[in-house]
Amino acid sequence: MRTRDVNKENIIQEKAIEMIVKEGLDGFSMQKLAKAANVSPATLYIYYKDRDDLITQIATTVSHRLMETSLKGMHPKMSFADGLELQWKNRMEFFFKHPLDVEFIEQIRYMPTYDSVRDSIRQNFGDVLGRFVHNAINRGELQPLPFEVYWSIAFAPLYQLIKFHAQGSSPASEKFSINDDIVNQTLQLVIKALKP
Amino acid sequence: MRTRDVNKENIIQEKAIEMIVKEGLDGFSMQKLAKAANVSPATLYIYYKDRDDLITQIATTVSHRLMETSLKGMHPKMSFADGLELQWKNRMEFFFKHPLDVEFIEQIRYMPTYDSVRDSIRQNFGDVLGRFVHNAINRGELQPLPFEVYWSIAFAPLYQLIKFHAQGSSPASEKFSINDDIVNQTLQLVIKALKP
DNA sequence: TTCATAAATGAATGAATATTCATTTATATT
DNA sequence: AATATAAATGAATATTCATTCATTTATGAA
Repeated sequence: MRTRDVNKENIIQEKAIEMIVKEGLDGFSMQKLAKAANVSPATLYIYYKDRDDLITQIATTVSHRLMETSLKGMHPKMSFADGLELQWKNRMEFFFKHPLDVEFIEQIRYMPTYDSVRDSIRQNFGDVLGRFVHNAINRGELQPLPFEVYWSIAFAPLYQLIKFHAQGSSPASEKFSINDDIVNQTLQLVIKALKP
Repeated sequence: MRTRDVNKENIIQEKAIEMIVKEGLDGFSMQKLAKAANVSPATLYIYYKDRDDLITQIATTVSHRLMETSLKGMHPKMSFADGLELQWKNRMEFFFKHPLDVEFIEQIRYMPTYDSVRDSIRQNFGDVLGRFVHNAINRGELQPLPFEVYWSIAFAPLYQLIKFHAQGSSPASEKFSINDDIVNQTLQLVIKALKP
């Protein structure tokens, strides 16, 4: 039998992300994607059940890549400050290497479509993070907090920084630059906030 | 001459927000909106130049309403803790009164479409907030921080809490409840982080 | 080389899309 | 009451959309 062209699959993913970041999910269509990827529209339906499945599958793939990078070098027994800093650093590294991927995720993160992606992340990576937090609390390095409070303080600021950066292209707004200083300064404030 | 039906304009806005929250910008169309608002599609083009203008205009209106509520009772000379708490409370009040409006804004907040809305907010409300922050720094109640760092710590956590709440309907995920306790606890951590 | 099979295609379908336009309707002014 | 004017309309247009299908193509196994 004829073999699947792996390269073709990658191009489809890449172009889809590019298009969605540039024009939004709104202006994204299967035919435009097919043209951009030099592929017949019908080919897309070999790889993906339908439009929705295409978006969900790509989002899941990218999210998993992001989470894997984010947890690189993490041990559940690390000190809280070290572990949080490592996660921030890892996420920033991913962001600088794959800015489009991150913008793509941020774009669909608040849509109904993303629900299943979130569940998949929780299933695959929830354990390590849960143990890390648990240990930090036991050692008195982290306040015991409801999950929502913890996450809102620990990661929402990082994502806000990333968004500032992504919005830097707006014409009338001043440009924001995310550099290591900005990120570190914010991280230190976050660690300070979470210390018991 | 025939007078414009103000009620009609409100219904159009309301239905548009409802539809976009429920189906996303993606599944939103002028014809569906016209039907939902009991109006001819052509009527929409009396009020709005085109689809994009409709979305931008409604987003601007809602954002301004949110900002006005958020600044209710604010004096630039307030203590930082009081001022920040007031803004959080005001925003939460708006959120509980108009949850759809907030979800609508969150939905388009990260799209290219929103750039002009952001600029309009800055033009109309940037001054009061700027003076408030300036005074707080002068009195030593707030660290002098780059704007990105300040905003990431001061407000990103609140918006994350709101998003958690909005996502509570996801079937496989646990439900999150935002109550006053959660919000207050987070706010106290934020104030602690920002204190010199 | 032959065969079986999944990959890949291009063209086609019907539904839905944004927008326009000639016409009608309501009202404020005269 | 008559008029002028902007609001409001419904039908129409051309375009774009997601998806399908009969057909062709490439390749691993025989």
